[in-house]
Amino acid sequence: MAEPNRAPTISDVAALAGVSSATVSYVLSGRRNGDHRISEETQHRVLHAVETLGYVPNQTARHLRRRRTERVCLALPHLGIPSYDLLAAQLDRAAEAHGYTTVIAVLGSAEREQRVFDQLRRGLADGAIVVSEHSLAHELTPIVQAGVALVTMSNFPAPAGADSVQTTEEETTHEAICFLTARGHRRIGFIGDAGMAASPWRFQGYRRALREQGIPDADCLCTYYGTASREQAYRCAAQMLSHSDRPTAIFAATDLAAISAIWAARDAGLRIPQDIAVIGAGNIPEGAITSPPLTTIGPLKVDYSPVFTMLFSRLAGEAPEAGRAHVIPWQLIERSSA
Amino acid sequence: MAEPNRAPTISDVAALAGVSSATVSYVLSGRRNGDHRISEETQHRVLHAVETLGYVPNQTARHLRRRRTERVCLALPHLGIPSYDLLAAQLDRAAEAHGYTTVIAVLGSAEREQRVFDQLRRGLADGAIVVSEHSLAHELTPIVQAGVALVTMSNFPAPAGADSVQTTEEETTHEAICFLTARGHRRIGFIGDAGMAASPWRFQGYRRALREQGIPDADCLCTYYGTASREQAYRCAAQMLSHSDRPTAIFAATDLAAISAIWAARDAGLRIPQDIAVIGAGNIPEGAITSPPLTTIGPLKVDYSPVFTMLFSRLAGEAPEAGRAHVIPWQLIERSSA
DNA sequence: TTGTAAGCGTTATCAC
DNA sequence: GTGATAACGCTTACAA
Repeated sequence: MAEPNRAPTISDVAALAGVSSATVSYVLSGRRNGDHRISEETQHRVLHAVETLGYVPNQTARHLRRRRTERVCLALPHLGIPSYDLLAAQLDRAAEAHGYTTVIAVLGSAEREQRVFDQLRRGLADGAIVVSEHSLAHELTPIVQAGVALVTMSNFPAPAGADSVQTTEEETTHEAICFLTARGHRRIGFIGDAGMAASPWRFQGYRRALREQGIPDADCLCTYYGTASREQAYRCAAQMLSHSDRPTAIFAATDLAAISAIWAARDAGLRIPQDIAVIGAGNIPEGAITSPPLTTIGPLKVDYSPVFTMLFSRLAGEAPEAGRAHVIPWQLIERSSA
Repeated sequence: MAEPNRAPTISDVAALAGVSSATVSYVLSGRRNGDHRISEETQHRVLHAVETLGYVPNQTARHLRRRRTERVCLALPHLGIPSYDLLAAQLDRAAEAHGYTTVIAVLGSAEREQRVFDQLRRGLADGAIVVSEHSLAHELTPIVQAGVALVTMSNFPAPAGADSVQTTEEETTHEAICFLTARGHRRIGFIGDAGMAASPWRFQGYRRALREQGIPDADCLCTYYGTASREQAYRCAAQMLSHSDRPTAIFAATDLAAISAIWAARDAGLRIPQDIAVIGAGNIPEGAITSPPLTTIGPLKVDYSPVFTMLFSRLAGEAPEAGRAHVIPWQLIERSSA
């Protein structure tokens, strides 16, 4: 007791063990190989001192000295998006395997986004995966210049020196809409995100398909926007379906919204897909248990390992100066809701 | 161009501006008050140098020197739980107001949990909110001892020196079950989390109520466990409802599971609440849009500010040595599903 | 096999 | 008003 009130440092350990701080450092970092073999006995003394003092190395000092934080950051637009939750879990595992810790930062609003980017530039982590659906090349450039290994998950171009992961979602949305028009649908609603956080490419694919089919350009009766939350999407869909000239099909920019639309339709006494066809996007597992099962677009199997490979190879300095790009193919996954 | 390849430091700025690094530091940290007034002209020179060099202060060095990271960490059992998403968003705002950055860490499995706690002990953040539903006092003690300001959100006891936020969920679950038995229900199912991540107290309240009513102790036909995912909970409920001696009411340990149960019931052609009553827990907004609206237990309005007050007052050194406790009262929120 | 000592990039305490 | 100059706690050549 009567502690000096301050956490013990490596010198305290060294003093107690009667060795130099270098020796303590060697013992603790397990430098048994190479030219630094510490005798068994010294090791014991050091370890004992560590134990009695309750010493735990100060990461900040280590990071300063080694000039790296051994952390990676996952920057997400929001929480509560199933695919990103999965991404986070997978990243955590991959990072661990590479000796990194994962932290998650929520971008949220524009200001918060700036704050997160600022942190990143100032050394919050050695590398980052930034998920976003608006153009960020400009904001991200300083981060790359600060030497942070960066991978963006976005169909917008990545800043120079960063890798990028893209999807074919624009094309696949187009395909999904054509699937609907081929079945005679002419009034096709679109439910997207108010902030377009998840939907710009999907909206574009939707519009392009309609235009190509000569269908009046996304008239306002057909296109509604809600936010990413289930409640809002539900209300959105319910309102859309209550109109006298309601659409015969709905394309929702996220599966969450599509599922909400299914409920709204069921609650309105509409049959799916006879009265209203629904297609979602993202291919989340939950789509398999809706009634009817959700037709959607998305990656067939969700495996983000190529993303991690990019990140960690870049962290290892094995990445080309110029950014690489990886494309995750999406496809129409036909179940019964359309 | 021809950059020295390494990020500019404060000395580079000082050199370019023809001042000392101390001056740069003063200018940058805006020490206009007290005894450190820097002349307008010097300020301009410094700022200009900062600009041309693209200097950004190294946080790690700052943290080492100031002996704090100016970060708080939110440790969550999983992602994808609506209430925690909200907690995260609120914390982010509160932290910003106090000059802290927020990082989120996912506890997940036992090993990952240990790794996160280790990081915390080694200085990942100055303070942390740890959300968990198993007993952690033992694992958290070293973190407190390392000087981290800690608030646990758990009905299990917090380690000495940490604050704790609890709920009345055990009692309120008890109340919910009594609500059901008062309406004549004798076969009441329970859908909980496989890992009991969210449900030990709720399960306990459920059991206690049954026992008190002299209802045969949670026989296995009535009690099923799934994980926190909607799909699993759906299957769980569907299976429970397919039995010939199916329950007449279901208490789900989370609203997510309760909502899945509602679907499962509807898909099975059962009327709610006539054929099967459903009560959830958590009071997530989505419960308002189910058909029928979900009867649930939970906090009436979700405002975590008392939690943040505890955290930041502790960070400011204004907290009592001994831990404080805050109780969030839960109540039965009667809608139409039971 | 172990010790010495020079940093890593800041901030803060003194002087001047 | 501004500048030297110690720390902060650790890692790692290089010596011994």
